[in-house]
Order: sequence, then structure tokens, then C-alpha cells
Amino acid sequence: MVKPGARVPTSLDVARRAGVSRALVSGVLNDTMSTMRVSPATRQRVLDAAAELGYTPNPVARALRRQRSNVIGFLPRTSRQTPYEHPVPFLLGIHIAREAMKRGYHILEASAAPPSERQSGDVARFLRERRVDGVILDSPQTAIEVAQLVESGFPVIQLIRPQPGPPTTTIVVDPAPGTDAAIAQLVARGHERIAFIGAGGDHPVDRDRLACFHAALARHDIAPDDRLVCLTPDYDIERGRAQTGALLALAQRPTAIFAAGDNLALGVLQALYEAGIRVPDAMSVVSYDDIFAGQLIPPLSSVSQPLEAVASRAIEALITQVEQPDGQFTPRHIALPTGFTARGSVRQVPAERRPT
Amino acid sequence: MVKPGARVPTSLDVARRAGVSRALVSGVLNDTMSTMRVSPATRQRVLDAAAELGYTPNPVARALRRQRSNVIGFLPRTSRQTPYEHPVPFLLGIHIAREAMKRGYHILEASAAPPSERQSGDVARFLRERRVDGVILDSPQTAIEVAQLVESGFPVIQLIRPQPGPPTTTIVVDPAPGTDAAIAQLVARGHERIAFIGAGGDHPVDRDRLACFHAALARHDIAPDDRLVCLTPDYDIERGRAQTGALLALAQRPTAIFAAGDNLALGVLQALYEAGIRVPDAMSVVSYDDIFAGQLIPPLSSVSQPLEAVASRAIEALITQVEQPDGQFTPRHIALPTGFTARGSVRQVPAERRPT
DNA sequence: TTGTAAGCGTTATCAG
DNA sequence: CTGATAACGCTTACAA
Repeated sequence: MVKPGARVPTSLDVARRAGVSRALVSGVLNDTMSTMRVSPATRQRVLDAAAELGYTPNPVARALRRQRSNVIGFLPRTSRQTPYEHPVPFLLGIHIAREAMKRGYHILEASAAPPSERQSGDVARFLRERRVDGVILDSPQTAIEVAQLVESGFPVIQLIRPQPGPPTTTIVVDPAPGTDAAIAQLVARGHERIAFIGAGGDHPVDRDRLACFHAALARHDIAPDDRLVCLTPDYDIERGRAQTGALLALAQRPTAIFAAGDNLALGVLQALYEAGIRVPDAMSVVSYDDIFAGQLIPPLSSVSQPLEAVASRAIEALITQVEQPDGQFTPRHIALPTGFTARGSVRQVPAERRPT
Repeated sequence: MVKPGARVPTSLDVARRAGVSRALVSGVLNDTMSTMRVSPATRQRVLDAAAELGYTPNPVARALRRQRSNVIGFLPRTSRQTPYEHPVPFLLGIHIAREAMKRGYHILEASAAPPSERQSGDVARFLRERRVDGVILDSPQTAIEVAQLVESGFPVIQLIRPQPGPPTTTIVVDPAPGTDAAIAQLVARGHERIAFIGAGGDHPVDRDRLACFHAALARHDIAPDDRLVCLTPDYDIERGRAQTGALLALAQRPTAIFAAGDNLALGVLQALYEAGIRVPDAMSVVSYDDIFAGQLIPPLSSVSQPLEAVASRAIEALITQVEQPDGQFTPRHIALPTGFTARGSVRQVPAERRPT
């Protein structure tokens, strides 16, 4: 407990109290005296003095001396203003902050920059001005912005939807395992007419979800049916509603809907509600993301993305690169598997509705 | 654009290029030369040199010299892990970060600390170790934690649900204006049996919402009816559902429900859906918070809290206090008014259902 | 095994 | 009006 107005102790205070020099204090506390070893007695005296004074090294002075701020820039996929529209990047940001903290780093979100500063190239300037040690990019929009950061000398990690050009470490999620499990459960319960609602963006990640869906179906000898595939421009609630409406208008309705995002799934549920179609009795639903799928009514079976693992690998990779003495590093490309959590939103297809 | 490996320019580089001393550079760039004025020509030369080199002062060195980190600690009401359960504190956090950034400060969220560090008193240590300049507390749980921070010498601001003891500036929201407007609209459309679902916590803020509700009714000569008042332990979806069930079981149902939080209102909507009661045709609903009320189906009329204003006043007050040369300051107590946004969730009471 | 000294980049003070 | 100088607190090479 520090008294009001009490000066916070410095390494000099500790040194004096322990009867040693400041250098010793630094060496003991960082446990990194390469060329010199300290006698156990002295060592203990320093430790005690530091504890008694409640000394902690001033991170600002340390940063200045080490030429490392211990701050990591993070550029989210979308502004933090829209947590409800884009829950995945939002949650990813939370995990990144936690993982960084665990390792003694802090996160500076570049999206917190005032809009006036958000033009292309300004992000690099913003981060350079603040002397961040490295940058994590979630699904950068263009290769140019990535290249700008790399050329500025920052260690850079790309997540989820990397740009292929710039030579950076990338961490992505493999949709296959979770999707396979989801389809396996659906098929095991008699579903064959399974609709897909997903985003049709040009990025491989979006196409991949559909490709995995088709691959999983193929594994069970189910032929793809284009009428059951709905591609939307984005993963939002409204698109989920609209596409579900289209599916319900079909002559032969699906018995299950696979929504490639929790928000889409929420829209699906709303549309089904309004049409008086009960879930899972009259329609099974599976979502992708598993952010709030478990809190919906009914709780949805969902393909889960390993966001925490993505965050932890990202931080780990970046710190390794930052703390590399020379600029040495080789880009790594890591893919982490999805999982699947079964809940109550998939039911056996009633016999009379099974296709002949 | 900085070349890879290029050293980032320092004030010495600028000084050399402009043919002046480092002190001049500092003085010109900070535009704060009290005792000395600079000739326009020299001034311009410095500015030009800085611009040409792309010089920006190193914030780390500046922080060390000024003994001010330009980092503000923020202790949210709830962990950022739960944006969906507690949207208000979450959004408040976003606004705080933006407002801080506008003024050249950064936010360090103490909740990002690993759980191992979250015991009482550890928050103060956490913030002291990082040398934050001041602390903003959203609805602190106990007076003790506030006192600990104040006694540690931090400038402290309390938001929303301040603890009355410690002498800090506080910023709260006055529920009256928005609640009055909401009730006025309900009454104008013929509602008299208006139910209230809210939290019954011991904090004045929670009691205040109910008090304002009753005061607003009284203004229209409507007597309070205890059977229509539901107090729950927390503002969550499930409570909203449950309480609505209880209201629907009443012999004489209300014609409108005032839910003292968006999450409660969401639960109300779910319960009404399941009971087959259409909104607004058979039941009017008004929420409090207006975070996602406008995105629900149907969009709800809602009492809005001025979160952005709270954030901006908080940052302003804190920075004023931080930048005060001597420890001088007088605690201020600011109350900001709620507003009301009318949407389509309130309808005229059908004649046959009006009480006689 | 320990102490000394230099320097990280900035800014404030104080002579010139 | 301008320029040298010291100090912020820490770390690290090097000397003792």
C-alpha cells in the first residue's frame, strides 16, 4: 500500500536498502546476469529489499532502454463498434488481449484510432508513432496494407483470412473437422436434404466452408443440390432470415439447414419462428462459429472455431519474432482444426418426410 | 514510408537537419515555449525538417521524461468476456477507449489481467505497476477498492453506480427524462396497466429506475400496482422470460411491459413469442438501454442512456485532474439525462381491453 | 563477485 | 531569442 503522495520506489531505492548498486538490482530481478553471477546472500538481500519496498520496475524506463514497448498492434477485421454484427472478430480480439497480457504484452487496437486517421497507410503511421513492437492483422482487406506494415519493418502475423502475397506467418482455421462431424450427425439422423446458407465472398475462407460442406456430403454419398445452397454477401442476421424464406418457398423443402455463421443461424431461427416451423421438430438447424449458438432457443449444435488457440498461437509466434535478436525468421503457416458441439437442434427426420 | 531496417528518426535528426538544437525542436513541436519565443523562420525550418523526416516524438521517452504514461486504467463493471450478457458496460468501454484516443491517451483494461491477479487490492497493484496516470471505475463493487486506488494516489473517476464514500468525481445517468417520455407515450396510447420488470439490487441506481417509473405514472394519475412490478436479481434474458411468464399468469394482464434493460426486454419478447402474443398488437413493450432495442423484432421503443457522453465527460474530467500540476481538485458530481426513442413497439390499447 | 558509466529520446531549466 | 545540460529509470558492457 502506497501512501498518498508517496513516491513510487525506483531501483535506486532498492539498491540503497540492499546496500548494492542499481546494476545488481536489475540483474537479480531480471535473473539474466550473463557475465556475472551473484552470491546467494546478496541475491536474497536484493529480493527482500524489493519486496519490502513493493518495487516493480518502471515499464516506461525499461521500454526506453530496451527499445521495445511491449505493446502489440492489433488490427481487427471490423471495428469494435459492431460486436453484435461481427461476433467472431470481436471475440478473437478479447482472446488476443488476454494472451498478450499473459506474456507481459499489451494490445493496442488500431481500430480505436479516430476515423480521420483510418485511411490507407495511416494505420502504419499510427502504429509506428506508438512504437508497437509488432502487428497482428485479422483478415486484412488488401495485400497492400500488409505490405506497408512489413516494409515498415514490423513483425507481422496474419490471421484467419491472410493475404497470400506478403511473407508473414499466418494462422488459419480448418473448417473440415467440425463440418464433417456436423454433417455426420445430420446424416446419422436421417437428413439428406440439407441446405447451406453461407457467405459467397471471393476469399478462399468463405469458399472453403462450402467446399467442406460438399466434401462432407460426398463422404456420405449425398449429391450436391444447388437449389439448397444459398450464398449471401455477408454473415448477418437479415441475410439468414431472407435466405430461409427462399428455402421455405421451395417445392421440396430441406429437412435441415446448415448456417455458416451464428448470425446467419439467428436469422434462420427468426424466419422459422415466424413461419410457425418449430426447431428441431419440423426443421433441424446447425450453425458455424459457436459464439452464442448455445444461448439460442433452442441451443444449436454448432461447429466451433478455436479462437483462443488462434490467439495464443498468434501471440506466441509474434513474440518469438519480436524477441529474435537479429531480424531472422521464417514465415510459418499454421492451420488449427474446428470442433463440433452437439446440442438439441438436430432431430431424427420423421419417416413420412424422408425422400423416397 | 520508412525503409526496412531504417532507424526511426529522433529529435536529434530533426535538429541537425534544421540546424538547431534538440531543445528547439521539442519546444516548437510542443508549441509550449513559455519563456522563449522562436523566430518564425526557425520555427518553419524545424517543422519542415520534422515533416521531411517523418519525425514523431517517441512516446516512451516522452512518458519517461514527463513522468506521465498517457495510459488510463479502466475497470469495467463486468469482464469483457460477457458482451452479450452485459452490453451496457461493454459499450461504455468502447466509448471510453475512443474518447481517450481522441485526447492522446490509451486505455488499459484491468479486467484483461489474468484471473490469478484479480483478487482485492491486486487491481491497484496491477495499475500501479503499469504506471497508469489515472483510473476510471464503472460501478465499483465495494467502497474499499475505490479507497485503495485513491489512497494509492491515483486520480479516480467513478461512473454509473459510484460508491458514496471516497471523494472522487462521479458521473451518473438520470433515468427520469427518458422514463417520463416513455410512460407519456404509453399513456397517450391508452395504457394504464403497465408492468415493470427490473433489477432489485441494493444500489440506488437500480431502485431509481423503479422510482422514476412510479413517479412518471403518478404524473398521469395512475396508481402503482405491486402485482405489476417484478424485481429480478439481474438484467438478463432468462429473468425477462421468467417474469413475463408470471405476468401472463395474472388474472388481469398488463397491456404494456416496461423492461428496465435491453436484455430483460429480449427475454420478454421471447416469452411473448412462445405464448403466441404478438407485439405490439396484443402487448406493447418498451425497453431501457437502447443498445440493440432497435435491432429486435419488432424494433422496441427504448429509453436511451448517453453512454458516449458519459465516456467523454469521464475522460475529460480525468485528464483535467491528471494534468493539474499540483494535486488540486474538487470532486464534481455530474448527472447526464436519458433520452427516449419511439419505435413500433407501442400500440393503441384496443377498446375492449381497456379497464372500465 | 561487484560497481561504474554510458546511453535510450525527450523535455525543462538556466545561462548565454 | 537560443543552446547546452541535466534528469527521468532502467539495462548492459566493461572495468575493478
